[in-house]
Amino acid sequence: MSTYATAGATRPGRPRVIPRAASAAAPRDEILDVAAELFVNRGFAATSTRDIAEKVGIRQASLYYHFAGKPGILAELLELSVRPSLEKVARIEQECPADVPEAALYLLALVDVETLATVPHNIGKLYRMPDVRSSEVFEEFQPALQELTAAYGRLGAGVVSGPVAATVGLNQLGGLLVQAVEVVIRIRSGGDEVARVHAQAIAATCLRICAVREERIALAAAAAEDLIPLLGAAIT
Amino acid sequence: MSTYATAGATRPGRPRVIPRAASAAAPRDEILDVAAELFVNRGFAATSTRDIAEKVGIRQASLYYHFAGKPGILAELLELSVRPSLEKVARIEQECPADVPEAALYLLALVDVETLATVPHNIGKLYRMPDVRSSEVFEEFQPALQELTAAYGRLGAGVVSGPVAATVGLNQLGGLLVQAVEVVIRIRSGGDEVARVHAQAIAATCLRICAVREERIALAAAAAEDLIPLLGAAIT
DNA sequence: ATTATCTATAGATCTATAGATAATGC
DNA sequence: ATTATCTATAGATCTATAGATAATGC
Repeated sequence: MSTYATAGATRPGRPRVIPRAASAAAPRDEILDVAAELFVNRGFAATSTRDIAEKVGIRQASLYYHFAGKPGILAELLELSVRPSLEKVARIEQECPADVPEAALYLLALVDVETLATVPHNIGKLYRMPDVRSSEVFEEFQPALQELTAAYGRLGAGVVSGPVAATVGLNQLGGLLVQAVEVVIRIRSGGDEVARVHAQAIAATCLRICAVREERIALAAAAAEDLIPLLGAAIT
Repeated sequence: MSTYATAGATRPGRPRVIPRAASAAAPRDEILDVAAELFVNRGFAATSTRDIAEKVGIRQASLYYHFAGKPGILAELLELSVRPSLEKVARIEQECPADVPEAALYLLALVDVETLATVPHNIGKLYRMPDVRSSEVFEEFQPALQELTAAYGRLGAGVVSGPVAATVGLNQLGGLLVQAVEVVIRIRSGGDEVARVHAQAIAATCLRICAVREERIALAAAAAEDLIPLLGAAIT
């Protein structure tokens, strides 16, 4: 039994000047969480490395042991907001039954809503912030975003019907679908919990954007539900 | 006939190191325009006074002759985005025919859409930027915003019908209506011109939010059209 | 005389590195 | 020995002021 009740779990490394809480996560994750909150609520450029360190309870210089400065932290946060969805794309395409191709798009939307809904501090908002968009980090993040957009475009193209196919290009379709899914960000901004029905409504919206008929949407929804366990992700 | 073809209109004051274009607006307005563009596209905190000065074609220090630094410029831009609407509120309330109170809200929405649609570089976006929202300047700007919200709430309360009146409070109603009008900002972001029909659709939306019936909306629209000339503002 | 700029610069951040230090782990 | 922190600080901005200067206007 330690004399110091609030001392953190004992770990290697010089102790902090302000001791860690016993409950604290790994230092890297503490930093990511605090940075996410500050970037989203005060802005990326408006947040200094000192602001982040102070809120974590470490010295400004100590950040650099874990990250390559503010850009490094931003890069990781952006990654966090797409990696879980991207990682599941391949399996979704593999496992989707050939007779209900609509299920793949429906499921991708479901998974992606889940990602954006559970990511800390609604960091999807970062995409819309001009200081983030004009950063070098965001440029390096483009390929990941484009990979996700391309997946939406591909799955969308597989189910899109006549009138829409004629009007919108494949790349443009991906953009529309990504956009549709990003309403989650607004729902979270409004302070609402993102519920199951939201996710389902958004996924159905994606199919409607592709002019899929309502009976097919119902089929896709049912098929997608069956596939969820295969992804090993608990969907809310 | 001057030797220097591109020399600006001849004015008092030491000439700029980079001469002004003959067509240039007043220095104050040049600065506001450039700052608006940079604040919206790169972010407020991410834009330095040097960035602004450079783009205007003057020295960084020269900004301070016209403005109290970045905060001063931001304050002026925010003002610009509400003052024209605010100035017209009183006259709208005066001139609105007593038998069609719906026309007042319709007209306010029309006027406010016009303001946000014509303001330079879509500066309505500033409202959503976290670095702006958490600035002192934005705090000082709250009263103006609240005055506008209150006007919406007042005019809305004058026409709202049973079911809605029971559910939403007066202040909340103002917020809903302001929010509805701010879709203009998104329309402009999407690259679309804000057309007459947009303004009319938004104004009608405001009445629908108050549960005004469709026949009354048509009446209000007609009455509002008649009042436009009294405001001395050319509405697009 | 007034106006609108300029140059120069002090002082306040802010970022990022070097090197020391205090833990644990073997 | 390794890990995670610390202290100290150099160098790069960035803001904002003081004072000089080059126009116009009377």
